[in-house]
Amino acid sequence: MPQERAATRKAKAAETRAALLDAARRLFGERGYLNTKITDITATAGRATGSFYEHFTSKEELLKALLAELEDAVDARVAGMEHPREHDLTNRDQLRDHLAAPWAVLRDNRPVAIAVFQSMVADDPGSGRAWRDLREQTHTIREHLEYLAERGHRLPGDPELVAAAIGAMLLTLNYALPSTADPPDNDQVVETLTDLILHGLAGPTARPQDEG
Amino acid sequence: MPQERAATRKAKAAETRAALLDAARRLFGERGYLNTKITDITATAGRATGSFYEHFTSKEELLKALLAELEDAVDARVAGMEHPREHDLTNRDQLRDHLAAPWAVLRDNRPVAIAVFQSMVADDPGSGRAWRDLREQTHTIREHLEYLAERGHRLPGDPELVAAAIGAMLLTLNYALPSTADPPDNDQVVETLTDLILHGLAGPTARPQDEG
DNA sequence: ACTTTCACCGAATCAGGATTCGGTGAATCT
DNA sequence: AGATTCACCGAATCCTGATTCGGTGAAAGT
Repeated sequence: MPQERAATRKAKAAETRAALLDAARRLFGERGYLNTKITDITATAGRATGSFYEHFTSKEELLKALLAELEDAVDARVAGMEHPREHDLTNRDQLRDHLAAPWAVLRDNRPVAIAVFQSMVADDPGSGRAWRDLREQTHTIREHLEYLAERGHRLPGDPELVAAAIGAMLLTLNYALPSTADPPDNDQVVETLTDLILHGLAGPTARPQDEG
Repeated sequence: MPQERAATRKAKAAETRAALLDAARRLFGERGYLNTKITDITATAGRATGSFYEHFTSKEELLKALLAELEDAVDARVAGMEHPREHDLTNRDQLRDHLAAPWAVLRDNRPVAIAVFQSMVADDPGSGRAWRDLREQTHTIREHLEYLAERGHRLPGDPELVAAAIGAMLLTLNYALPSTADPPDNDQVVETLTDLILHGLAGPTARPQDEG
């Protein structure tokens, strides 16, 4: 009778698959995608090398499986806050919410984010397809900025450039911040970034600088 | 008599070495460090594979040679603008100068910057020795920020975090911007970054946001 | 109970690229 | 001129990891 409690056969397989995914997540987060060998994953999961290919056709497919999780996370987080027309990034609370969402996704799925980042960087700089993805990631930001510009708000520069700069900052910062040693509090980081992006170094009360 | 015009033997060797460096610079800039094989370099330079090792002991050493150039460039550019005590990053002109220098170095030496960036990213995320370098790169920024904080200026957050964010932005932006297709004007970029970093999205005249 | 299936095993195999090696000939030295 | 050096050549080697393969035994099917 298949499925009394969960067919032992399938159950064990699923367990193994999960163990492999867990191991991959852990190792990707610690050493990155590039520095993680298949044998590291299987060893950490407590399986033999060959078992890996019982569950994934390649290392890349494993990455895709993790990536799917990430996309779900993004969808869940970002769903419903899509319409630029209804938001104002110069409003601190709204800006913070818009930063908090992607930042949380990046942090919660750090291993995948790292893996993706590494494969992006490993590709051709600039015009690789990978960077098209970044532009898509920053697409929402850019739409917001363009909307602001349309409304007459004076941006620091070309919306695409500004969006790219902000996106690059988030992405790389996530990578550069240690996961193990004193990982700074996420809320703290979001608050800092909010203020930095909103008002810059000068701070909210600043006015144009003049002599003396 | 060695050295009538430049011993032909040495001259040719130097020429080959230069050709290899040129090729490497070019290819690193186009495809990145990781995607450039030794054979690509030698082929581009019009030499045989083995010749490479007549001039460099390894691919990594070649990178170091290029890196040395980069460091010289940094020294040349940044020399003399070292003393945080005498500068004020909330002054737009000073901030712009401080951004312009490293940005110019990154752009002028894009291939090396890219190679370095790639090897940084290829290493362990977060706590790799490579990121210590980034922190050193952003060291000056951080000193400035700390000085500002000492003087009572209210920064958006922890100086190290802010410096890391800014450094990450510069580094990745350089990587993400295409070198070939419509490379945006450097001055333009610097102006934009200056305004973005100084005043953020809100712009110079902004005041704390309140309801509609 | 008997057969079939399939997750698992771990030792080979493969592939991509860096590095090495054994010439070769022109420049340099005597 | 004759001996020696050394940049250059390109095929062969080595290394590192991903991927494949031929068992093996317990679960699932009959």
